[in-house]
Amino acid sequence: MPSFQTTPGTRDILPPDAARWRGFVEKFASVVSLAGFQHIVLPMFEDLGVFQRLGDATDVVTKEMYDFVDKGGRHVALRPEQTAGVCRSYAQHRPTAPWKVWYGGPNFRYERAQHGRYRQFDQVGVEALGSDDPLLDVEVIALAVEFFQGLGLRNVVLHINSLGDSGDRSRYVDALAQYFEGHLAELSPESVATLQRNPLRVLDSKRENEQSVVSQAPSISSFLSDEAASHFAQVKQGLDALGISYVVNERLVRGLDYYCRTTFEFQSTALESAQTAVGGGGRYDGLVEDLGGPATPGIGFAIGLDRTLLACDAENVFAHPSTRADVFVIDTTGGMQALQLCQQFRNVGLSSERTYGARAMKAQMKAADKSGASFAVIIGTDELSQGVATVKSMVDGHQEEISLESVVGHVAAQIGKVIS
RNA sequence: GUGGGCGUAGCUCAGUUGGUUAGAGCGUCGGUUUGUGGUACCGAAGGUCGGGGGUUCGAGACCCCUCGUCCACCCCA
Repeated sequence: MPSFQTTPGTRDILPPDAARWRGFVEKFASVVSLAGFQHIVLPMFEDLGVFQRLGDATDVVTKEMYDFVDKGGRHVALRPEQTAGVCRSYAQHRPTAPWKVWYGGPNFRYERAQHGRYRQFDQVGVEALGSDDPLLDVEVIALAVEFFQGLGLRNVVLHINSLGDSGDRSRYVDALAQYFEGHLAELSPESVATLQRNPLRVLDSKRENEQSVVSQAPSISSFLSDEAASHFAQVKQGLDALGISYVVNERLVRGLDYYCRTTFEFQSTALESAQTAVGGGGRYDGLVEDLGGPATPGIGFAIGLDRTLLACDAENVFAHPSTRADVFVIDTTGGMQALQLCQQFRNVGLSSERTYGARAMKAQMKAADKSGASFAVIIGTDELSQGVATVKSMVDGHQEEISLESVVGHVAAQIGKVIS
């Protein structure tokens, strides 16, 4: 007898959590819509090559890709994130710039699951293509800040950095490699291996015993070109002008190779676990061109649903939405009355529930109580023979008989009073 | 991928140095006479003790393998 459960790193989002997820995405949509970002829906899998542009030195590409060959012999992969897909879409359809879009949905990375880290994980995010204005960077960052605040989060810290242009970046990587080569003895074997692949990533190490060698590494700031430095300065001025607080973190190197100039990350200080980054993003001025499109600057961010909701739990904000029913119909005459009355209540916009099967009056009352309904409408044999229904307030217990024809209107009026 | 912790009812967990028909709380369902909820009381259903092999007269407890899960590294959201 086979029994199944979800595959590692995946899980069911059950009620009432799923409703909270939906509320999360709706809130995000409303925040970014005010800034002119429009919804885009992308394929969940694409040609593997699209994602390889994320950088062949990144773990996301080298070991976490969910890739496979389809029946037509195409080598495709489940998307590990959505920025590459947006850029591919831009290159394919050539919309007029600036193109400002938002998205939500699942991404896939093959890695060991952990608190706040899953193989299938949801993100919401925005991308703005077609402008390298530093004030666009500011606006994009401000949207994320706005959203976190809107959820009620207070303990989210914004870290920003600039990785400069590609020339700055490669000169910095060389200097970094040279520095670490001179301190190999102080590095862990893992970091030595990382150094071979991507010297920037060594800065990410969380190992206690190499923190000092990492903290004394050269900083990116002294390698920035005049243009990149000026861009970064304007971003900071813009953030200051909006009153957005931030920490300049010169060790902030993000995991995807396409980033240049502005990069940022949001860290929750309310989370105890190792996964404290609730969102992050940056500028990727070369990505659209890499994907075969015209040279197009771009910037965006993604926010992780799971982690952000964990942060909400930790801060006790953004509670689950209410699932209270308006009316509960109790029918001890067989259920046909409940069937019809529930329908009538729903037709006037009231949520109505009932029990199924021939349950005792008491059992139905208990169910009514559990549903949180403000009113119970009771039809027993007495009511049925007189053509009335008993309307009972579940709040104060008061009840009265109302004719069957006017019971829906009566209850609707009563609930209207309660709401106003 | 590496290392460690943990897998007993739907959920949270007890199960003494291996020893009769595996327990509790919560939840679910039913009842406490005549048709009425939150409390209380009574009762019921529900478990191949993750799976497989082994040791033993006897294994939920011990050993091995395996799967799952959690945590850390790694990486990132």
